[in-house]
Amino acid sequence: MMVESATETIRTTGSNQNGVSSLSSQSDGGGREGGSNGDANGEISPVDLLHLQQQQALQAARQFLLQQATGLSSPSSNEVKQSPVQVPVSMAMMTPQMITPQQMQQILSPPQLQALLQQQQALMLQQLGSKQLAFQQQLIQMQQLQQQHLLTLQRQGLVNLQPSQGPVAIQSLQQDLVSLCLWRSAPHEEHTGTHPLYGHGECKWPGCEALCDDMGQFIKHLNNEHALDDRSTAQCRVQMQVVQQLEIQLAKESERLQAMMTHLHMRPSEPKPFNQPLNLASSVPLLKRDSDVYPEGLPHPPTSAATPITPLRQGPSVISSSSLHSVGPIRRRNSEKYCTPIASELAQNCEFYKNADVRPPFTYASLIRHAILEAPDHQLTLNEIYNWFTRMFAYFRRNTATWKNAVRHNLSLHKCFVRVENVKGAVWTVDEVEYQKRRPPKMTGSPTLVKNMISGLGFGSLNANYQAALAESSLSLLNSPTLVSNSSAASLNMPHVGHDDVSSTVEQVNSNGSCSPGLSPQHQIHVKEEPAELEEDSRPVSLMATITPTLERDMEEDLPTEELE
DNA sequence: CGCGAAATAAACAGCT
DNA sequence: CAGCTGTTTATTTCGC
Repeated sequence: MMVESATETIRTTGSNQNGVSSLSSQSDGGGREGGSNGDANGEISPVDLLHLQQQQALQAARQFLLQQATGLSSPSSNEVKQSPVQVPVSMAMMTPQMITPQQMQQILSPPQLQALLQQQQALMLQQLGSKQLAFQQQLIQMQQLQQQHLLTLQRQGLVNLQPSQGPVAIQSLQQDLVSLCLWRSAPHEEHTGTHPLYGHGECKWPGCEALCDDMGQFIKHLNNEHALDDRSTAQCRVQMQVVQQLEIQLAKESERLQAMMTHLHMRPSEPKPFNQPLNLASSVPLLKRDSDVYPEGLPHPPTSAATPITPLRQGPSVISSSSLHSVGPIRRRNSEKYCTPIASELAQNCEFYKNADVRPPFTYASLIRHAILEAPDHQLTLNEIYNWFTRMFAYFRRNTATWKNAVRHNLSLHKCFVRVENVKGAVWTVDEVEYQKRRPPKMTGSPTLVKNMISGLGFGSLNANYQAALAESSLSLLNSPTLVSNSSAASLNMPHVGHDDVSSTVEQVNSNGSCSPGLSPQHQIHVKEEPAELEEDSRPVSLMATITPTLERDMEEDLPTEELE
């Protein structure tokens, strides 16, 4: 009941479920998950920021109007000529309608909103610093905006230049327009019978929606209702801000994509992401020119459960081939092998998996374990595990019956998952020792690899391999603001890669000590019999003890770092 | 080809 | 009674 409702919420409200503002709505079961929410930490939500910014924009616009009224009302052609178009003013006119914060949330994916949040914070700081300067620019931009609007209308032969607007340097405006058209793909609007602010019989001016039967009526309406006044300029200003933010976002994501692709090209063994069925096509024109993707390149609203979404200019930075063609019902996992550490892979591709409907190349067991260890007190209810899956992976936002069954199956089947009952119900914890026993890192277990490591690779790569295996086998708190409450829990949960010499003692302590203090008394710890479990005392796992003290020290030092990921 | 691990499906019991 | 939770069994798929 709760599960389904929570899942439904996630599915229907899509993007804003994923980690930014409305996470709280899905944190149930005693609010265990609430601790990792941004809101709880006093962070400002993107929505708040947008509100703030809009207010700021309105204020700035009013100031501008005030100044304009005292002598700047007719912009001189010089000003227009000298001012390079640095800000995409045209978008204020081209964008079909005002983007409200709510809409913004729908348009932007959670990770993008997060990025936006950061950018806005940075921007606002900048603005505070150089408000005067910025204001002057805004003033100029506003004038350009007005003039351009007029020009547009004039070209359509629909209005005449109003004398009150003063002389307009058509030529320079045209130049500006050209440059704007380079920046954005919008020149066609001029010649078509449509107007970017007019569609479906209504005015698309932000917050207007006035019905207009035809273009003529719309133009009349535009001139009457959206003339140069306080309100219109304020709205323009806000729109500019919105576009600016999107621009910054776009640039940043572009840059990231570029870096990612560059990085991937350097790995000849790995396939190029865009050769794969995965839809990264939208990122290709991005590299060429922004103008071609905008506004089509805008992130789409969250998809329904039925439609896999495309990664939003993001892709796994270390995406493996398995990740790529594991779209769909293919049920293979291979990250469990060797050197694909779930922690680092997840950390690096977290945003990707959140948005792309790609099957994560991890086993259910490793995912469950990761989810549990990510929790502040290293325990989760079943429902919370479900929520983690849906939150972290777009893939798990559909076929819920299937994977939830698999999760339950795994929880029951594997000895490493320990069900602990407390007063509030049952939670699941991870017995790290059992986990390591169940699936010993192939690196330490494989004679071939061990031999290669020792003989060939040198210490650096050995250490790298070892870290990779460690990352896989160690817990990491991905995106978790709350770190492990006690370092002892970490060390307890972190046996030295399946060292059997310590496992017994650790296990003993672990079963009692892995839960954070202050929890309600636990009972009914059911001990499972792992199928075909081997007590491999003779397994060459004591490699660690035999290599070098340095390595061991490295490992121990690395563990907490891994934790912080 | 056999084996093991994992995924998937499904039956079932207990509980709320 | 429905739905969730947890357990268990069977089957399939895949990599080695």
